[in-house]
Amino acid sequence: MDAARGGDVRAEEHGARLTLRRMSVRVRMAPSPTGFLHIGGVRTFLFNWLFARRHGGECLLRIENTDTGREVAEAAQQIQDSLRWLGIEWDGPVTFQLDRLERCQAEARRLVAEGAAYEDEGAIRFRMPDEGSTAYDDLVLGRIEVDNRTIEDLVILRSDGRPTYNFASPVEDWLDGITHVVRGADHISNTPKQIHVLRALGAEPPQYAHVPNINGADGKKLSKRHGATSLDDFRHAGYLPEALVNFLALLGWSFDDKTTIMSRGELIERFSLDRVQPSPATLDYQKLDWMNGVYIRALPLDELAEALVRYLREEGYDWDEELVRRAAPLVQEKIKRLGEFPDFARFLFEDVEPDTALLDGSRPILRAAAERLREVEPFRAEPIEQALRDLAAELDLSPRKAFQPIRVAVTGSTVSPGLFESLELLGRERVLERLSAAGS
RNA sequence: GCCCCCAUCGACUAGCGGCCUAGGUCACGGCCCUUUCAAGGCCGUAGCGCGGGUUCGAAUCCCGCUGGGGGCACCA
Repeated sequence: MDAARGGDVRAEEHGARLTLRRMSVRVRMAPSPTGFLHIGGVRTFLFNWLFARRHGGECLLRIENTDTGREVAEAAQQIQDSLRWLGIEWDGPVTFQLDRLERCQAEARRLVAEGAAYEDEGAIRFRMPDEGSTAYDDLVLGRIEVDNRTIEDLVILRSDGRPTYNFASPVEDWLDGITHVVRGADHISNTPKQIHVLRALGAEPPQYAHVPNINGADGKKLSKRHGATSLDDFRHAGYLPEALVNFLALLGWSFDDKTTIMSRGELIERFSLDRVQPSPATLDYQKLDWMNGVYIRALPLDELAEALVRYLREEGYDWDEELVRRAAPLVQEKIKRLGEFPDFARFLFEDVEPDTALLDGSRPILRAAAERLREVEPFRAEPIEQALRDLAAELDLSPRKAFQPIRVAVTGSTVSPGLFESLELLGRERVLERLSAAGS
């Protein structure tokens, strides 16, 4: 009965669409050109990308602009840089909503001619059915049904001739042959509108999948005050793309009850929309840190070294890159983010000013250590360790007691990489300088 | 106000009627290891929002409530 009503997408029609399912998958990522990719949006893009790759389909990148500002080009560039950094590649050229301006206008005129839309004070408004209901089967949420009386006639073309989002977006989905629209849950209420537009256009609506939003720790929408929220924030903090991808994939999706660490390839192989959680998730920075640490520790040393060099270069450090590379093994098990490197290893690159209060009463050990270290040959971690352990034993000091003052004197901190490796890297000359400075 | 969506440990989640005295990961606590910090090993604390149904049996199905989120633009 109500299946016969104008705007309905009912079960039988859905069945007809099932036969089209074998078509290859084509999805799109559709950021606004604000320049900064929000981490929630990035997660949605990731799902699109994983879904497309999983099914051997295509993933398009469409910038949803409606304005012609110059900043759009820059923002678009920045978005592409960010996605490349993450390792999410799109297929085909980047497109802009603006490119379809004339086509949208023509389609709007056509809808008016066909009676599906009408002029209203210079704008063009789409006529929504005023009885019956609209339903669709969301790939994540299941069946969603809305009473048509709650949907108002929609402006599709502004009086200045520009299409609105709810018109341009479905038109482009249609023109681009999009088979699956995977987007944020904030679009749920737009979907019935777009389905009506599409049907009036004579197009078969794609499948829809609404993925939950990401909230901050307080359960509210993620915003600046929650810390890092743009992809660039995470990049600056020193997260590895692989770790971020793994972590983000697990926000709202899971493979099974046990698997946590998954490579890009494994994610692609295993991803499916029907295992996407319908409920919103909260970003847990601590777990992200942990996971990033896992990836840092798993990195071959030369790759970690290069990652550090690249990161420090990007962040504007002018530290000796060869020394940075040599420091990589000392920090691999100590840092969770590349951004922790500077504080942790600063003593290798800059002078230190130890807190004298921490060195109270340790003059003798510092002097004795300097004496021994003057002789150690070669000045390498192992002989250094042997010499200092011998010294501690002779002074009847526990290693803990004996080494901590040396650490403070040489690294300027009570927390540092392994002491002996640090001394080696610093070099005899600077070690002796710092020991005598602190011991006098 | 109206419409829609959501609801398992603090967080991410497994669970799709009996395998659950609810499993895993992070975090947290304890112990071990130990030159600091980490890393690692072992152990542990902690959860099905509430109320009704359905059923021999409910975290799982249905209804209501409560709570949270999103939307109701000539924004996207």
